[in-house]
Amino acid sequence: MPELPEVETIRRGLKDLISGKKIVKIEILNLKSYPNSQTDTNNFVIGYHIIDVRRRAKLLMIDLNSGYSLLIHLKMTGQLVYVSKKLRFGAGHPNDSLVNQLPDKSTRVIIELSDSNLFFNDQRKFGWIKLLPTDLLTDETYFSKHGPEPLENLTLTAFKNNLKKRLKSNIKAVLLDQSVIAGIGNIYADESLFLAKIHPKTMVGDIGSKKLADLYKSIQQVLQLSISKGGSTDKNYVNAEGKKGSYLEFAKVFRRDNLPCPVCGTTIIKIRVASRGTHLCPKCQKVKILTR
DNA sequence: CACTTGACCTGTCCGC
DNA sequence: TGCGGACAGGTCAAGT
Repeated sequence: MPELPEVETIRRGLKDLISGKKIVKIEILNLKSYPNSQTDTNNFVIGYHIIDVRRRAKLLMIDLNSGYSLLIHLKMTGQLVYVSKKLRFGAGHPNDSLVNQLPDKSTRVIIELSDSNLFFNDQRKFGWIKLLPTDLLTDETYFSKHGPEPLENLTLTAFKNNLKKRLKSNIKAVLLDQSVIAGIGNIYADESLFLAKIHPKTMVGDIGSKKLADLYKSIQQVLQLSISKGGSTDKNYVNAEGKKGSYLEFAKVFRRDNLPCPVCGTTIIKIRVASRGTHLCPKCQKVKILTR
């Protein structure tokens, strides 16, 4: 899926594109993608205006002036693509990309606005759009099981304290755990661990205080760089305008197995950690040998 | 309790 | 060209 930088990129684009607009219709092409009643949709969505687009962790919130919000999780392959009703381009035109071909076979929900459509595409059907009261979407309620935002309210002390709860787990599994820190997924876990020179299988309890500080910094650096590049496109990710992100061109290890490490030239390997494909440089990221 | 595995889906790629 | 199996950016529930 889209991880934090991809969801944040979509949020920024969408906020500009759809704020103030009215939802005129919701077309549901796959029931599981939109698990809400027709009554609630009629009462709290249709005819209402979009007043904000927010993000928490990997979730997007489209707030309406009805007191309700559309809460969206893109999971692995979800996309939210804005297409104006007026602007369509002919074949061969530079903008004759994805946006011209929608809806397609992966389109699950169409949110129709007065002058445009928002296509919720999701090849694997894991993603969803839930209709919930806006005041339920707070850290005290809906997000109580999510950890802090790594780029906002996460101090180094809090970071260390959160990791202390998982001393016996390997660090990669812990970075992927949304209740520890919100928003990191497989790409940025691998990239952060490479930058901090920590082997993904290292037990949290074996990582020293200085290394933890390195990791804290690396996470923020990697996420910020990716946001500035518009996120990572592996296969499916596109931003609100249907365009791909370029971060993967800057990735140091992710999807670079069998290529040389940009720091030492050693061949990058791919292994399995926390049952996820995991990329690392075996020289830069040594496993700590435990002496007993 | 802490941690790992399987399930949810579709599509693609690789080996035979 | 076809078929089987592994794998894909996430997260739950169920299992050990």
